[in-house]
Amino acid sequence: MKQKRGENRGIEEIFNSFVKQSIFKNKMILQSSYTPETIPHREKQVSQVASIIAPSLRLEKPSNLFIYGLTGTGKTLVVQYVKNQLMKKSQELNITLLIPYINCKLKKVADTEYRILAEILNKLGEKVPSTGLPTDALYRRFVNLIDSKKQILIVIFDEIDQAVKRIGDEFLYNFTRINTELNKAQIAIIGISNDLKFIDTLDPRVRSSLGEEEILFSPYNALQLQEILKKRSNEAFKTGVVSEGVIEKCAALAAREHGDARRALDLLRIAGELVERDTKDKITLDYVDKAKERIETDKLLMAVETQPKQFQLTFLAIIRLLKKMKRENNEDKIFTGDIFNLYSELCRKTKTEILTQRRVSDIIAEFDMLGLINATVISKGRYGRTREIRIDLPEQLVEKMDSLLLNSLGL
DNA sequence: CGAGATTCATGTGAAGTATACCTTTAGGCTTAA
DNA sequence: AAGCCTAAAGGTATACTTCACATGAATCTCGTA
Repeated sequence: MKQKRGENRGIEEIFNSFVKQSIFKNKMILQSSYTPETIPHREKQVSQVASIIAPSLRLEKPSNLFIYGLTGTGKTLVVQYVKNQLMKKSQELNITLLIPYINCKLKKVADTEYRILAEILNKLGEKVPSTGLPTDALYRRFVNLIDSKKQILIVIFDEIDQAVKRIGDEFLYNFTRINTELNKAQIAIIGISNDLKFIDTLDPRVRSSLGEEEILFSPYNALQLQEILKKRSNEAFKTGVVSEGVIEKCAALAAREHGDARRALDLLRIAGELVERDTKDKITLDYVDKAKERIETDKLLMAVETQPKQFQLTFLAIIRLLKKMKRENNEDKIFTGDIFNLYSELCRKTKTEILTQRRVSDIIAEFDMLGLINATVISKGRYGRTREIRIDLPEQLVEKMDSLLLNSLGL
């Protein structure tokens, strides 16, 4: 009874602290999805993008646009911003303009041509089944939908390199070709890529049509990041919350990571959240450090947590085996065969069906793509050929992943 | 001793299978006239 | 008779399996110096 009351009071306290003394004025502003009214240090790019897609306001097909630059350099932000402005203008002028935004990073949304197309159709308000239709039937539906009247469609593919890496550039080619089947409507494509070399890997046909216009976003430097952060933090936090040097530190940390503004904003926001949780009222420098750690950990934990069961089992097998190798042979690399054995054992324990080694091999390759592990195909000469796998993550994090997996797999 | 053959463990591609889900179609039932 | 529902038929995407062949350097073999 006593215990219970104590707990209640604790909860009460937590709630109160959140209600009473939030250090945030408007947390939204620090979210990376937030589009501010002005985008500092990107004025040039904004006007470039705007002038490229402006012809759509005269119902002319704008050039296809390819935008590239490292993460957090404002590519998505600029495009979204221009998109919003354009939509506003088009409403004024009473022009139908459709600008679906597709994020190719999300695996469930866009790892096949079919899903990408389905996603676009969904964005346009057309209901499509998640499976069961031939892909070209979707194309037909798409064409019918679009071509019903004179209008311009600008499809934005964010992180387009991810999609192409998975399924090849065929679909882009198909997409650029749709225009020839359209009578009234026209389609333009905006591709956004984090990978600077991406365009070189494309099929020449696709490259020339996608890259009618190209814009490069170069990284922010620390000073620019500071300005961005200052501006947003003024609106996001109550006055006096952010201590001296915090912004500078966030900016510096992010600048080190190739000037990633998103990273900088996340740092500031998470730092704020951590402060709030501790019921303090000032963001100090050490909270920035905590935030940094937190972000890195969370991202990877989330990646592991959202994997399907078989993937998790495979990953657990990898972790376990690496730990064992470290203990027993002081090695930090393992091979596919051993992983598969341990994986099979884990499957038996959890009464899960065992996938073939062929499949597990593919799963391992996917983990490599995700950056959770480091896998290289090597030949061990007389002793065959295999993937050499290691993990380059802090031990503490691996430990956390381990317990997370144990939990979710019910072991 | 060195060039070429051998070998191993698994990478990798192609084709096939199971499952889940979709559309179409036709028959049967209900309903309203 | 028209409208609606349901089940069967026919079809697809996706995740996975099966089969078969490809790889590539350590190791072996064997002819030659």
